Amino acid sequence: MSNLDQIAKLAGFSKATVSRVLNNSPHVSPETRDTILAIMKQLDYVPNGNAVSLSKGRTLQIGMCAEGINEAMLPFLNSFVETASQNGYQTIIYTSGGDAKQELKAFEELRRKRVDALVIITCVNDHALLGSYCKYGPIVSWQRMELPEIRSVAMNQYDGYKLGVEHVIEQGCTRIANVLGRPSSMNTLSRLAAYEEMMKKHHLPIRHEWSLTGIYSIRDGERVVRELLLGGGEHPDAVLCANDLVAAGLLNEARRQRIRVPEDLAIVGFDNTELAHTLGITSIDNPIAAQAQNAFYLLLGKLNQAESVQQKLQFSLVKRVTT
Amino acid sequence: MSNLDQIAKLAGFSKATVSRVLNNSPHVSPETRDTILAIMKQLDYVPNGNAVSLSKGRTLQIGMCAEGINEAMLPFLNSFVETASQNGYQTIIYTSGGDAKQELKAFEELRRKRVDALVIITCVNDHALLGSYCKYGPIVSWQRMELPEIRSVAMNQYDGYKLGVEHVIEQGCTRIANVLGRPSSMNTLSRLAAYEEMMKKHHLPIRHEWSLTGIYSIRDGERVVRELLLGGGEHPDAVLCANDLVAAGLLNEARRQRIRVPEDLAIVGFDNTELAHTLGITSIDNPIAAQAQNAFYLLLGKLNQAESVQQKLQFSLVKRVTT
DNA sequence: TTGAAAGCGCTACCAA
DNA sequence: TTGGTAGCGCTTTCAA
Repeated sequence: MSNLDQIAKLAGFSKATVSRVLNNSPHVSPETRDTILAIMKQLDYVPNGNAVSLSKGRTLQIGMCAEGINEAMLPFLNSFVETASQNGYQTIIYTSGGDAKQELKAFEELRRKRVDALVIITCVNDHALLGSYCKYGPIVSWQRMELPEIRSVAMNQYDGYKLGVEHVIEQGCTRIANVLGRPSSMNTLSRLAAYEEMMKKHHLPIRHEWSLTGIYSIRDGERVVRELLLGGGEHPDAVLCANDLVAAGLLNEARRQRIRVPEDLAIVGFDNTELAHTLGITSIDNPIAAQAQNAFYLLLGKLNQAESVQQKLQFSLVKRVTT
Repeated sequence: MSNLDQIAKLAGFSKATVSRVLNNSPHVSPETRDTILAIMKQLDYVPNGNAVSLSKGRTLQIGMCAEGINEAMLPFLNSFVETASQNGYQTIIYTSGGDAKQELKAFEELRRKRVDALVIITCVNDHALLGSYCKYGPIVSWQRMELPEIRSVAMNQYDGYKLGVEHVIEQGCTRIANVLGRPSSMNTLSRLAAYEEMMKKHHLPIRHEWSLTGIYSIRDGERVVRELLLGGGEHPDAVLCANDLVAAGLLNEARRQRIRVPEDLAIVGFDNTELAHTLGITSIDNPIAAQAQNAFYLLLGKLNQAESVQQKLQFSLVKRVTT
C-alpha cells in the first residue's frame, strides 16, 4: 500500500503538491499534475480514507438510527441512502433492537466523530437526552420529536388521518375504530385528535375501546379482527389502520372470518405502499421518499452552514376496494 | 472538544498512559487509572474515532453492497447488522441502483480503508473484477458467486427447489411452471436444474415457455397470471415462484381472475417470509438470518486470521393453503 | 508502572 | 506554482 509520501518522492514533488492534485487545487501546473497522476496510477494509489477524515475533521458518513429495519421504513432508507450517496455521503446503520443503551451508541458515534450527522428513524431514549447530542453535530428525525433542536421531516399525520376519517364517513360508516402504533407517540396523538374532531363534527359516537394501540405488523392486524370484530355486542364498521401491513393482516383475517369488505367493514391503510396497491387496500398516501430527501438536505444544509430548500409535501387518499 | 493530550496534561501523566487506560491495558496502577478516568469524566472526553482507526489501521466498519434494499433482504440485513454490532462492528450500506460504476465505489472504500471488510448482497459487476478487491480485505457474499475467492453463504437452492417440485407433484400437479429471478444467476440455474431433474424423474413434460425469468416483485407476480394463465391453450397447474412476494402477487391476481387456488393452480413461494405466513402461501423455508450470521463470522474470522465456525443450514417446505 | 517519541497518512497554512 | 511544516488525535514500541 503506497502513501502520499512515496508518491511525492517518486514524482519529485512535495507532499503538499501531491495533496493539491488529490484535491483538484487549481494551483498546480498541468505538467506537474500529469506527472503525479501518472505515478499514482502506476502505484495503484488511493488515499487512506481515515487519514483524510482525521485531517479534514469530516467523515462524509451519516448515521441512521432505528430500532430495526422493517418494510415500512424501506422507502425512507432507500431514498436517504441514495440521496446521501449522490452527495458524497455514506450511511451507517445503527439498530438498537429497542434497547436504549444500544441506541445511545449511535449518538456516541456522532460525538466520536465517526459520523458527521445523524438521522433518527425511530428512537426509544428520552428525547431531551438525545437532544443534548445536537452540540456534536446536526441531527434530524423522521419520527416526530418533541424538541425544537431535532427537527422532524415527517408530516403532521393529523392532516392525513382526517382524510381517512372523512372518507369512511362519506362512505356511510358511523362506527369507526382506530388501530394505532406506539401508544403515546406524536403520530398516535395526532391521529386521535383528528379522529375525535371529525367524529364530533359529524356527531358520531367516540368509543374509546375501539382505539387500539401497539399494533404494527401483519400478525398484529390479524389479531385485531379477533379483538374488535368477533366478540358479542356492537362491532365497528370501519377501521383506520396504523399502516398498510396492519391493514393487510386485518383484511386477510376478516375475509377468512367471512366478514365482507367493504360492505360490513371498511378498511383504510396508511402510507400507500406497494402492498396496499397489490391487495387493493384504500390507503393514505404518505410521500416518504421525499421526506427522506428533505432529511438529508436538512443535514447537509447544517453541515455546510447553508439554508436548505425543503420540498413541500402533502397527504392524499387513494381509494381502492376496501372502502 | 478535549483530546488525549489535554487529559494527559491535566492528569499529570503521559499520553501513553492515558492511552493504556483507554485500551484497558493491565500495566496501569489502579490509582493512576482512577485519576485519569476521573479527569476524562470531568472533561466529558471520548476518543476520536478517526484517529483511533488511522492509528490502529482498522475501522471496525463493514460495507454492505446491494443494488437497493427490498423486503427480501431485510432478514439478512437486520441479522447482519445486529450480529456485527454485537461484535463491535458497524455496517455501512452502499446501494448502486444497479449501476456498475456506483457499485465499484463500495469496493474502493475497502481499498481506501474506510471499511475493514465487505459483504455483497447483490452485485452487478463482473465477478472476476470484484474478486480482484480481495487483496484489500475479506469479502463474502450472499448472492452466489462464481469465484472461489469470494465465498457465498447462500445455500444451493437446488436442494430447496427440489422440495418444492416434489411437493406439487405429490399433490398431483403435472403441468409445472417456474417463475424465476435474474435470468442467468446461479440460483436460477440451480432451480432450473432441480426442476428438470425432478420432471424427468417423474416423466413429466418440460415446457420451456413455462419458465419465466426476471420476475421479482408483487406486481411482476400479478403480470405472470396474465402471461401464463389467461391465454388460449394449455395452462400450468402449479407455479413455483422466485420468492414470496411474487407468490403473493400471483395469488392475488389469480383470485381476482377467479382461478381457484389450489384446485386449479398450486402456488409455492420461496423464503417463507412473514408474508407467506399471512397469506397462507406454501413456501420453502430459507434460513436467511442464519446465513447473515455465517457471513459476519466468516468475515470476522478472516479479519482475526482465525477459523470461524459456520452453522449448518438446510431448507424445508412449509405447506399452507396454496397447495 | 510510566514516559518519550516515532509513527498512522493526509491537509492546510505560511513562505518563497 | 511549489515546498516546508505543523497539525489532526491516538497507538505502540523502546527505554527507563
